[in-house]
Amino acid sequence: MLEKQPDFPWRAGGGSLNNRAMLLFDTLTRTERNLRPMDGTSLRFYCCGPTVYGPAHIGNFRTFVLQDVFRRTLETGGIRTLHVRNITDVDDKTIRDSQAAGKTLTDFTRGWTEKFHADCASLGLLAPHIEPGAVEHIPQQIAMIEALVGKGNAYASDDGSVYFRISSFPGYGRLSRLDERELDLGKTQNARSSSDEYEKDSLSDFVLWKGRRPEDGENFWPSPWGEGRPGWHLECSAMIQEYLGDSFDLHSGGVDLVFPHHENEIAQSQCACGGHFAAHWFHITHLLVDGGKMSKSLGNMFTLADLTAKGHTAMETRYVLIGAHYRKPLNFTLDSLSGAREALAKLAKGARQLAANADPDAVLTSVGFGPFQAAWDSLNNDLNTPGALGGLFTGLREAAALKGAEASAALAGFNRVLRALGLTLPEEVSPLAADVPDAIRELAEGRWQARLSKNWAESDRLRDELAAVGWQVKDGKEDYTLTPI
RNA sequence: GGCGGAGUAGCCAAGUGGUAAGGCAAUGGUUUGCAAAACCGUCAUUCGAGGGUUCGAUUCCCUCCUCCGCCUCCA
Repeated sequence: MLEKQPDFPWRAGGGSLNNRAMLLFDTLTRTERNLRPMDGTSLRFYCCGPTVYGPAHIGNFRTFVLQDVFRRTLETGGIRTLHVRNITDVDDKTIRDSQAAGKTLTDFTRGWTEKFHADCASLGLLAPHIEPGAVEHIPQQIAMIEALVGKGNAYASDDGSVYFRISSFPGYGRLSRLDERELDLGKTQNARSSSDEYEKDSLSDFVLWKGRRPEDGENFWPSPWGEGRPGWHLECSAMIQEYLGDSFDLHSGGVDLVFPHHENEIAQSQCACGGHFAAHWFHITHLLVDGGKMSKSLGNMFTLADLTAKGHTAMETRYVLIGAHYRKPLNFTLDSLSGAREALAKLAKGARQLAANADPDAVLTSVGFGPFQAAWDSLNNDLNTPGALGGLFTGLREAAALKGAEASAALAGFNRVLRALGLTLPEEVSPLAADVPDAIRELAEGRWQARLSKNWAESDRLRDELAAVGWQVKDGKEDYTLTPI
């Protein structure tokens, strides 16, 4: 929490959009704290990215979407960001599944990375400024392990693996409150579970470098401890060191990463690099599906492609994902997805009405949020996205009476909040647009003519026929529109 | 078992020590040849259950019930 507010020269002239800093809950201190760039220039943050061994599911995307809203809110408020999100392209699962697919690890992970990027684009996620991959940063990882070994925080075992010695780092467990969790870390010298395939001094010590094993196939790299591959926790620490240094503003991920992943990152990075590592921890809670855990066996593990196949757009999915506060479980249902379509249409309509009342010349010069101030405040108050959505609807109701410059200012505020939420609204369906098939157009035109001549039977028949092939007709006074169902 | 989180109308979901945002669905009316769409309305005396503190609690405290996450390289 910096006392002095840095001067942000890139802010819109004439006033600050953001008259108070963004307040965000911090997992480590369990308090809401103001966010200010520690270097006074840009807010630098790291997000744990996907492991690219299959399509990401909507639970993964809840995290990425919320991180995107976080970044957009900062930027809308005039704060520059530096967003780093990694790609985990080497681990047990990527190796196992690439072999099953008969592909090289590189080819395999590249395919899933491309799929991930496509999904991100559909969901309106801003690309991170830097997106490092684990494999291309193995030298940095080896260097960090060497530093840890040199300082006595890590040790090599007989099989060529290297482990972090938890007992060497007194701060271990602060993030996840290990001391309150009855875990006897570091004193199980002989207790070694059968699944513990590598040799380590303490059951709780975690691996930094994994010695080469036959099932790794071609996937190994040389190191001072022999051939092998990096451990998962270390990948992130090394890439953070490379791009953000010893100390940076914020680290984010899903709640499941608090322990052990983020706990281990802290231990590795603070021991190897000094510095305080992340100043703020931002964790997003899991989503539930139909009130329970998402799982393949229950058939409720949805990917974006699954939802698209059911006729839902990515933007509708995004709307649902930001429909609950990030620290509460979100109960995802297909019904709520259908509701999102109506809600987005309602926002789009409100925006069109506001634009119709606005003075176009005033839009460019207006600053602030007008009737949408409450929505903006919600976003800056611990990223309350559902509160912001509610504020959009109530703001629209207030703004309906505005004309000219006032409507313009309101529209600008609306658009700022919308941009922060990362929502794009559906275009009004053009009645006889080019993408309406000729056959459909003929049916609709035939119905309209029948209707004009009061041939209700024929008109209704054609209406049913259109509905059967997926088109809904909406009649106006002098014309009609078509909407794909 | 330990730690953390959640239970708010049919569904999704904000919020507050002072009497419950918003969206979807539903429903009444206007309109319509009938629908749809559109427009104007209605829709939680109540916030898992029971105690306690308080002038007053859904909001604070205690107990209980239910659900979820982590404690195994899952966002």
